[in-house]
Amino acid sequence: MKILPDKTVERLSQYRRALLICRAENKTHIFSHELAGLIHITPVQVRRDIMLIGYTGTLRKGYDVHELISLIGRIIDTEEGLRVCVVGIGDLGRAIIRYFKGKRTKLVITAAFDANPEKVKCVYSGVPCYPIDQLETVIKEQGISIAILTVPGEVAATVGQTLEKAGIKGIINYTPTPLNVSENTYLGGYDMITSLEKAAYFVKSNREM
Amino acid sequence: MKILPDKTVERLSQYRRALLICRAENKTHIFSHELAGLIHITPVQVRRDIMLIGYTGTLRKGYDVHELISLIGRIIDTEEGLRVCVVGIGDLGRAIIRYFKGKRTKLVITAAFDANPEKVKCVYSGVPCYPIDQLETVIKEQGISIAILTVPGEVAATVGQTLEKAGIKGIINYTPTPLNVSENTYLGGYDMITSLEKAAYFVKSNREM
DNA sequence: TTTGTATTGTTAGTTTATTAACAATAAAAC
DNA sequence: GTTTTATTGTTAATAAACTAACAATACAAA
Repeated sequence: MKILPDKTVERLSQYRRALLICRAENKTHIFSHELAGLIHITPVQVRRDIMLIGYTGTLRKGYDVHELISLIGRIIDTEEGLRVCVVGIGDLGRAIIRYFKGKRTKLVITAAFDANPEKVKCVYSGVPCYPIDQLETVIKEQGISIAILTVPGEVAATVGQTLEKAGIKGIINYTPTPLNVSENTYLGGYDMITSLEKAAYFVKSNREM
Repeated sequence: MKILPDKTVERLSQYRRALLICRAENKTHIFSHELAGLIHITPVQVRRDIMLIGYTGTLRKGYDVHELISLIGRIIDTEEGLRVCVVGIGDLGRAIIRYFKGKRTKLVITAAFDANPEKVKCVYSGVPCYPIDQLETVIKEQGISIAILTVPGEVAATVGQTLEKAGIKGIINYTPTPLNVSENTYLGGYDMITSLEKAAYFVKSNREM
């Protein structure tokens, strides 16, 4: 299949979550406008996304919940699953590990890293923490392909480089430091300060009108 | 000034952060390609954004760092500042509070809320925690206009409604539950599960090529 | 059976965001 | 003093994302 648009992939993830809830409620079929309502977008967008993944529902009956869940799984997940690590065990790193605990079976956090020797001894929500200088070894040994970066901004750039050297294929950067990675490494991320300032700007602008 | 594009606002926040570092290093002027390099975008985009905010640099000398910082401030910040609260004191809520501690003077987290009576007694990084049923009172009393939502997904929708009723003007939703708010309330947010699944999809796609 | 209705799938249009192109010009080089 | 160069500001072109429009059709109602 051709590569899907960025935003469509995001929504597929959301569709699946909503569909899993539907399935738990023994709902077997769902209309585009129902699914749209669950995540507050338009029915057209749902239909268009579903068209892009090549699925087709039945007229006047909607989409088969089971089939759609399993198709999205085949698109997003890999057969054997992917391993993920968290680099930097501050409040945020811990929050993420706990949050994911048992949530997604095809994406498992199998290792954490920190520079602080105190933390290295610990196991966080079942995830063992290794010293950061073993990054490369552990990543290669365990075949980890995605890293979640929650280290302090000052060291983010260097750690990012190490991660690439270790063969990581995707980095999610939660530090305020912009990273640059090579062509074939996926780079995602989120900056909480920027997002708050953005909110402030639009709140301010709304107020002035 | 006309309302700025979404993405431009985001970048302005990033420009300012980069510029503050430049100022700390006693750099007085900066070229578009230098600023672009710092956050890994193109010089054209920098120039275009700066054009949109109506600033103009000097040819062959670049932009005045001080002036640009202060202009971005006048655009994003409000004179008197805005107050922010964090709703839900789990690992993530604590992480956010600590993270912002003293970072931005014009945006201050002044209150936290939680349902757990144990947490209500506490002060987190200088921010007092109130019981969640005092949401409306405290928000109005303190004139809080932005809320950061880190409660469990199951209660997100109800808390969101209460926030609007309390007069909140912007919500940043860190729960996986989609929120719907009225027209004139700003809604931002981020979903860590979706972003990880998205990373997985692109890592997978890259590998297949 | 025929007509009407609800819903999908898809194409065309619109908006938003990014990138390319280039005129204008101040400073530097000669 | 003239030419070259580096850099800005802006317009035009392209790409990505979203929205509207509507043909096709299965089912329900008459």
